[in-house]
Amino acid sequence: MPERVPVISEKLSKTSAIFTPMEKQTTIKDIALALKVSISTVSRALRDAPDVGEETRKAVKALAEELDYQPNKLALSLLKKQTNTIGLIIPNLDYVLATMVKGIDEVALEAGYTVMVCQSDESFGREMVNTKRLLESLVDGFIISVSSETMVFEHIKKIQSKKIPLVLFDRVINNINVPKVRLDNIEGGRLAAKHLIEQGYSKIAILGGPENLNISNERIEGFTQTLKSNKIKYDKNLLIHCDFNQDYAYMAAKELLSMKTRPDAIFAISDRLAVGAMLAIKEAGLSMPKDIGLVGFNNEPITKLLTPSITSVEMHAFEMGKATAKLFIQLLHGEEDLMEKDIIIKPKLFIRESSNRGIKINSK
Amino acid sequence: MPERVPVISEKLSKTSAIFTPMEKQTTIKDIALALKVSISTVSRALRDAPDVGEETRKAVKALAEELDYQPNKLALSLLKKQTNTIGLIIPNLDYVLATMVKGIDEVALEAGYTVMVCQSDESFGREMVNTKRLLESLVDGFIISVSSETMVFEHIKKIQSKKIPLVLFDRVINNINVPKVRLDNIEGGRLAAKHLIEQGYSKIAILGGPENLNISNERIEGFTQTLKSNKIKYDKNLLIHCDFNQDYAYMAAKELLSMKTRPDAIFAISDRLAVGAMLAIKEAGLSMPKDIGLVGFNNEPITKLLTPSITSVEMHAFEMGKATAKLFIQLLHGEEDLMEKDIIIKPKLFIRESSNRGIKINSK
DNA sequence: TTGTAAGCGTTATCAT
DNA sequence: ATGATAACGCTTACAA
Repeated sequence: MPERVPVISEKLSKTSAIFTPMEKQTTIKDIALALKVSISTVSRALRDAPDVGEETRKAVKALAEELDYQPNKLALSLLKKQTNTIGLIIPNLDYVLATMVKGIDEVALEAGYTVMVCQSDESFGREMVNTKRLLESLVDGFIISVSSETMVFEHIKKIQSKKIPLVLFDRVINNINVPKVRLDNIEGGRLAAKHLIEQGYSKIAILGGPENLNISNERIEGFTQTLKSNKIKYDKNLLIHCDFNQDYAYMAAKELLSMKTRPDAIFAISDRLAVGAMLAIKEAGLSMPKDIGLVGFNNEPITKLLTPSITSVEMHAFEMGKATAKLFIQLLHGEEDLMEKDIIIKPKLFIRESSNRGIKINSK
Repeated sequence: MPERVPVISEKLSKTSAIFTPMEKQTTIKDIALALKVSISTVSRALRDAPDVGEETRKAVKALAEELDYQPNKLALSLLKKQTNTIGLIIPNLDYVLATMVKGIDEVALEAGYTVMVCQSDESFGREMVNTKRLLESLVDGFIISVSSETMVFEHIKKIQSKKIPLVLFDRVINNINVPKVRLDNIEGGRLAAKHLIEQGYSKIAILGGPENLNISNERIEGFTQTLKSNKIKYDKNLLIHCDFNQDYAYMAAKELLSMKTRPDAIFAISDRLAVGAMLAIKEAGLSMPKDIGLVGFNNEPITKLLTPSITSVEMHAFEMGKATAKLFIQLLHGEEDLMEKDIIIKPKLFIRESSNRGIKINSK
């Protein structure tokens, strides 16, 4: 009885059914024996090899059908050194990543691959462990989005040194010779900044993610670049890094709002952070978009539903997942050299109530 | 270049790295050869068998370390007829299921199992295909939550007939001799009804899920039971079944609200449906909880954030996932007979603005 | 203490 | 057209 589950009631009674590891399946040998032919003949018949007698083939297939024969993939994998399995390592299963996984899954399945999803839970340690396990499981390749803690890449290098196909996506590692699929995060930051500037905001704070996370830093970079090119002063004190956690964002925003001259807008590099900020804004009695503007990132469904609705940058998660899996499959087929392939998906801004003052000031 | 991806730019250049299936790994044979001992000796040394010479053991281990030897799991699995892999089939990766997967993953990993997650996407066909593939992959067992389309259970029976461990969770199948973990959905329905009655609502509509989905029907059953025992008339016209889709729920709610005598409350059997209903309610210019009450199910984070916040029934998804995986592991270890085990988790009502009139009428 | 050999389920290479 | 045999990487009696 699991302890932490609130209230659990159980019904129990008796029957008999203890499991032995993998009940004996029908094998090609069984068929051979029954039909008094050799194992290799059965193998050939089953695979429709050209050099099998017509009758033999029929007999074999009939019996195989009858005995519900299924080829043992393990044996095949051992022989072929190929498991038709993809190791997928992701930091969590939040909306965005779940959507990406959906895309990856769809393409992979179609191509005949099964995906083993492992969550690193934003922990570098678990990412290492997952890599190790999947490596041992002899997956045919890896698709990885690194955790926010990941700063050293021995596990990635290990995969590479073993010449195992690898694609990084979303949270990629720069300066490393691996095919990647990612968002143009800098552009995403730019879009957000441009919009806020056009709406007349000028003292803009940023809620960033963990300090060493490149997707966060790129969004911030694009954002501040645009501030500069529009001659808007960027105050470093208005940048707060926090974990991807609504509560942290709430506290960070609270801090921002309590400054002597508070910011008149907040750019959060994820919607989850934006939601935290929104709670703080409401609590402070400020109204959006009048007193303060708010822009998030990811365009999660919730942004449309909140009051006010939140302006956000769409990252096309599902398509990104599909593109990633497609690239991976290409890589596996190895027709061309894709090691430096770098697929960059363009973000799109969805303007909503939280920042839309209905005006338009020029911007670059 | 994936077509549907909005805008994609690519950089490409040349290096050399075509993949051959699984680069040759170090095997015990290599070690044996190098050390001029037999394969079995190496095997023994590596596994710390008692009957190996101390020096031999050291030498073997040293070389294994040096060559970065890793035992081939495929070979082991073939031999042991056990893959240490769990096949997990779920209808989707929405918030609730993603949370459950997290719980399952955590427990499974700890127990040394890797999870293969397959999404049926609410399609019976895909559920069958997934089952077939996982069966072929020789997973050690299955954890399944059936799709909303699933009405015939041949695939389940096939798993059972092969004596492969199986646990059903959340969306289980009744009247089938399989260990299960599920919510007390009837109680969930009761809690919702009781609350609405206490708040003075009396003409209550229900937004149900797909018609043959038991979790939906149980919630409805608990709900209507409670209406009856409180002498509140239950009008069958006020029950609408719809797919788990916000838009359908929106339209269904719109229909309900346009009736000659409209309902004064809506019970939605999922939060997603509740959100759809909320949009329709707002559009109709009605205010919650005064004009109309609304209760959802799942207690997703969004229910707290919306305006008004939505009353919802918590189902302890994470704990449910953990309980499921624990039961599965127990089943695998097979110490007791668990075939009729039925773990039932108790739901909890979280009362929020959408239905809280701050009054309390007696109810049973 | 160490080696030999069979076996897990399959395919592929030779013969026949 | 079919059969024998080796091989994939490993464990495990059984011999030595």
